[in-house]
Amino acid sequence: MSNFLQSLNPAQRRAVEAKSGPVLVLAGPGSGKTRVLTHRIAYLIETLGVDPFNILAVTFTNRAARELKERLEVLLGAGRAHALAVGTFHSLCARFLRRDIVHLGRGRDFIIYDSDDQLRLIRRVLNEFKLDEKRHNPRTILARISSAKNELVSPAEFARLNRDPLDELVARCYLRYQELLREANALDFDDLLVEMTHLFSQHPELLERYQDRFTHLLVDEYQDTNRAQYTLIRQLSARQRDLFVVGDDDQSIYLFRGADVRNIRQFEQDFPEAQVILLEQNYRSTQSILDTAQAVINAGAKRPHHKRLWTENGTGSQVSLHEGYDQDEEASFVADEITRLIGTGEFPAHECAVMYRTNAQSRAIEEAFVRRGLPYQISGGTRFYERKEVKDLLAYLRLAYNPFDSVSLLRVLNWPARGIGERTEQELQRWAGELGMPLFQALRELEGGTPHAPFTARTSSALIAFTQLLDELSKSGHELPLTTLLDRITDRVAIREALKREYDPLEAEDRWNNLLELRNVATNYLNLPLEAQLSTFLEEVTLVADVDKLEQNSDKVTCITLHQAKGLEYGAVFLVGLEEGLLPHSRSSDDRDQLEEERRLLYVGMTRARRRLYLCYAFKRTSFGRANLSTPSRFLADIPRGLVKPPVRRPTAPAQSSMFSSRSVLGDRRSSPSDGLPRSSSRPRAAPPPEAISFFSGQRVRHAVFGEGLVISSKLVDGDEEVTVRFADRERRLLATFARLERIEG
DNA sequence: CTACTGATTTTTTTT
DNA sequence: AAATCAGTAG
Repeated sequence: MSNFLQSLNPAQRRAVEAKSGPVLVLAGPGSGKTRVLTHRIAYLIETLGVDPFNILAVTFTNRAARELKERLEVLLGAGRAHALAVGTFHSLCARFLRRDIVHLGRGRDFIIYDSDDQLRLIRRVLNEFKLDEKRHNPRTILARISSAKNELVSPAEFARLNRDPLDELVARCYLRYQELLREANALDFDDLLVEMTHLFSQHPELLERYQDRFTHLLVDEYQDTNRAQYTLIRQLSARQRDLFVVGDDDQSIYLFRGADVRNIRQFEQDFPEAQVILLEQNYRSTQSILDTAQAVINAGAKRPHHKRLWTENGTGSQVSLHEGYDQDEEASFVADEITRLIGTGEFPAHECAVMYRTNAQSRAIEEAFVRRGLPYQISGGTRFYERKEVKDLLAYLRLAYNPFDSVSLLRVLNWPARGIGERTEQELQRWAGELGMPLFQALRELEGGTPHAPFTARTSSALIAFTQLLDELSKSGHELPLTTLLDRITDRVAIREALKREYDPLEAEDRWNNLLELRNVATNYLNLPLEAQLSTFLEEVTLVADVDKLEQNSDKVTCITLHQAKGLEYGAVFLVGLEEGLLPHSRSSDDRDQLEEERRLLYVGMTRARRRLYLCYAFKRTSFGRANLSTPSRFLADIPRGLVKPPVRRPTAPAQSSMFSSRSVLGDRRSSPSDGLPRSSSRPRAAPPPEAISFFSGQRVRHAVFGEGLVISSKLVDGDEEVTVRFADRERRLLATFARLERIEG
């Protein structure tokens, strides 16, 4: 038996050496799940003699894929696992489709649309249908379409299943949206999965080929798979059934993206012969951290697989709770404390992380770090590849690859300005729609001198010049090295000059530097064969996530959203903004399942910490330029008193002494069940000061005219309380003194 | 067609 | 507080 198994504990070892067949590893946080996964692969190769070429491993991020490969190299020796297929569902599907999508009657040179492209396309659809964006939020429609796709519901099925007026509209948009995607030879994120399942179901012989090749299938973060991914797993493992999945239903935090916890909870029903292995020993955190995290997760809804985590790491320091006066003071505390931790040598900067619910929260943190000269790295926010100038240049690049990409075409039709205004743009779209042609093809008609084009001579010549530019680019697209192509575009389109024209010198320089950075990234692709450079570059640019780019040992503090933090670990973790409305987020507080997910999100955050955990909230928070008083997160109330070091009272914050009086760390403020919605009666803010809010998110209220509604948020505006309430039709903002809202109990 | 200005809106979370 | 939008003047 190979010696690399020596280091595993019995449960891990049982998982790694499990006999071929469906295996479900339920792994608590820090239980060595990644280790089990890598060792399992190593075991397959080394001990069972499986050819790496026959193994498919699906990870949740590209970063995890990279790390998996690196660990395998360490275990097996460099190059041994080279033929292994590792990646996210999306990148693997992109790779497979690049080769086999022709079986679906589509070209290999498809473009992948990101969320920004998707939004532009759906706007075009709404525009085509003469629908007002104000009345029909494009994002909402897109979200409906996306979840339909994640459940593998086609436009036709969607129309059949959903008959109410709103859904009828969505159905129409969905159908047209798909038509336009196809016309542009583009796939959106969801399509990568959907088309792959189509490929398999429509071409059994092809599926067989994949089944023959991938005799061993491993899936990480199984709790976050959606219907489409589940279907792919079922399809691929249908014959061999050597399926090895690893996950933790307590860490399921991607419901909003279509993740379906049932996939993990029903694994044993799906595969009756499945072996289930629980990993409950935690190697990451101290007992204090583990107890605190478990107090939060166990206060939630019952789960079928209840794990009891334990550790031999010792008690460690108590978890700290900190109340800041506002977000700036909260950030200052974090920055000071991290400075102290680095100063005492307890942790280097890269062992410290700040985690928050929304990207917007990073700003205050960032400012505090900048003021102190603390080095940091932020993942998320405005991403590099989403910056306007970067996307503009990428649009040209995409057009060089595939000129039918209409979203990119419209994006640069008049950038830099070339005298093609909005009017012309509309007319071009209308005309192309009438001809039933992609925009580029319509432009070619025009270039060819069709007599029926609806443009004046002047507009025509501007359009024809643009068409010639595209022709030129798409010709060079397939025959030039990537950087040469980029330079050619930049010169030909005079991008630098355009930037100088549009922005003041400093900003123009900034944006130009971003483009140089993009060119710099492109140089990494020059060693690929010429025909693969452009496609690989475009694909990776769209599929690479921010979290993939975090540096590991950079000696910088990491600032990251709770979602992205999944799978990572740090010596010291600061969770900030643990307040009602933020965690749980106000958009999640009216739905039981979503509320549970918020709880798990906190659990995920807490269990990232190895030795020190800080839970922070602010007394007052400014959002949208307005200050509101905040309430500590209801989840904090689930932590028994004694587990956590109570906050040091801040002189600036008004006394709320009643809050820390009994069983929970926040005192016994609530009588409602811990996983239920807070009830108005259970929030005795004993003697509300004249300036205090009396409505809280989650409350049900009645209004004389609008009827029943749900409080989304409440804040003080010029001494009056402004309550945002979601009524049956829409959200409304009401002034409490004026609207006379009536609270409804239960 | 572009460029300016005041008004309005924006924040979940992500491959 | 910042970004985007709508309307208008040039």
